[in-house]
Amino acid sequence: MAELTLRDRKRRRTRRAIVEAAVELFEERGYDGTTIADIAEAAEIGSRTFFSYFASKEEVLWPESDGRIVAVLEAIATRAADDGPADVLLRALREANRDSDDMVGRTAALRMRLIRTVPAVRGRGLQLQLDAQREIARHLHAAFPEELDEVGAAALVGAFVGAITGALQVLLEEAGDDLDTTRRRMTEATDTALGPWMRARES
Amino acid sequence: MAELTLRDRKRRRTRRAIVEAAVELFEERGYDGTTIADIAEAAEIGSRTFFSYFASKEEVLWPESDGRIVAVLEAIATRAADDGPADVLLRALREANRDSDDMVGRTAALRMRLIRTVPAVRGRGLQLQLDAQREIARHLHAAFPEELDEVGAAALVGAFVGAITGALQVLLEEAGDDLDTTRRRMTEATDTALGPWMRARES
DNA sequence: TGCAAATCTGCATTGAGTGCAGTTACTGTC
DNA sequence: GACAGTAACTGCACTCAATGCAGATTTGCA
Repeated sequence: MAELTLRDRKRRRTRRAIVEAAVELFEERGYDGTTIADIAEAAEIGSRTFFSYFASKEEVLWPESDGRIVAVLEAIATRAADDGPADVLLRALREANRDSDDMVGRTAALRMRLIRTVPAVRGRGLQLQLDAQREIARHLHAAFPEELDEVGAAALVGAFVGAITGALQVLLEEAGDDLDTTRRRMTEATDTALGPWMRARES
Repeated sequence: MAELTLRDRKRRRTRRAIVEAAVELFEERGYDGTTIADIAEAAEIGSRTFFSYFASKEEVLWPESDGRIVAVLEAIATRAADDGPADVLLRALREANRDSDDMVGRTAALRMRLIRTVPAVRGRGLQLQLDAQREIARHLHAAFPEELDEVGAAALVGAFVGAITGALQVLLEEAGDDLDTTRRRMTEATDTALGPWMRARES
């Protein structure tokens, strides 16, 4: 059992208070219309203290550092014996996408909207994506040492993620209301785009 | 002929002076070690004037807005009759890559390095990339209306660019400072990344 | 209880970016 | 060539994110 110390519990509570205050204010006044001082005041801490919890204003939108990447790494680790790299990746990303909370919840929806509209937030989001890609590529290479060198693995992962991101970009532009429809169209589009990788597998 | 007015010529000269001063200083003291005031002083303008030429500090690293994208769009427009979407993209990206100035010249090399090391610069770069992708996807969809819907086109372009970017990320990690080496590696990376599509084409 | 470490906080500072207002330089016209 | 209109330049004051520092407070643990 964890048996958290008082210090840690307090810190955790403060952290959540900051995130909640920030989300609240961002929705109410917009990202740029909200200052660190506003957030600090709402969370009942000193302005300076904010920066001992989050390194920057954007950071508060990604309160849990890791997220979906662990699911993908797990899928790579527990792959079936006759799976090729593309198969593993495909299933992993599909699953991570299906049951991830990334589309659900207020913070997630807000984050999505801000990524589209605020440059600083988008920059941070893309950087996190790239980091995740590199990590996945590393594990994929480790899982298939003969079939994929490091560069090949990175290219493969990049192609998959790029296809999804590209599709998402257009889909989100159309303000897709229905989640299921969006998901289906995404699958359709990525299947077409990634056809060569899949066909290579079948042969 | 253009027959530029004096005003325009002067403005152009100042613009170039700013870029040159900035590049010089970035190389000498690093990006974060250089302030707008430093750049302005070196370019012999007032600090405030900098912002009437570039909207932000990053912007100075992309002095010509468009760049390589036109080449890609042209390749799409002048495609052969029996080319499929992937063929067109493949040729377009490789050509754009081969004879683009993006790897040559001091500014380009500096930009590459700063994209890797400075978050703000990377953010801006990625945003430009996404914008370019969307534009290319639009044209690709227009060129192949039945084979690709908008989402499919975006996914395909995303997959191509993602593959290249992913491969490049690993290759550039090894801190290749030499321009020729970098260029060779870039070709290498794109070949690896786009291999599956080429193989699919051959069959 | 009392000491050490972690945490919180205010204060001062730097630097990007913006709005405004006054001045200067250029353009086209009579 | 003088003139009026407009574009560009500049300094000033301001806001806000982010960082360093130092002193106060709280917590962990012997």
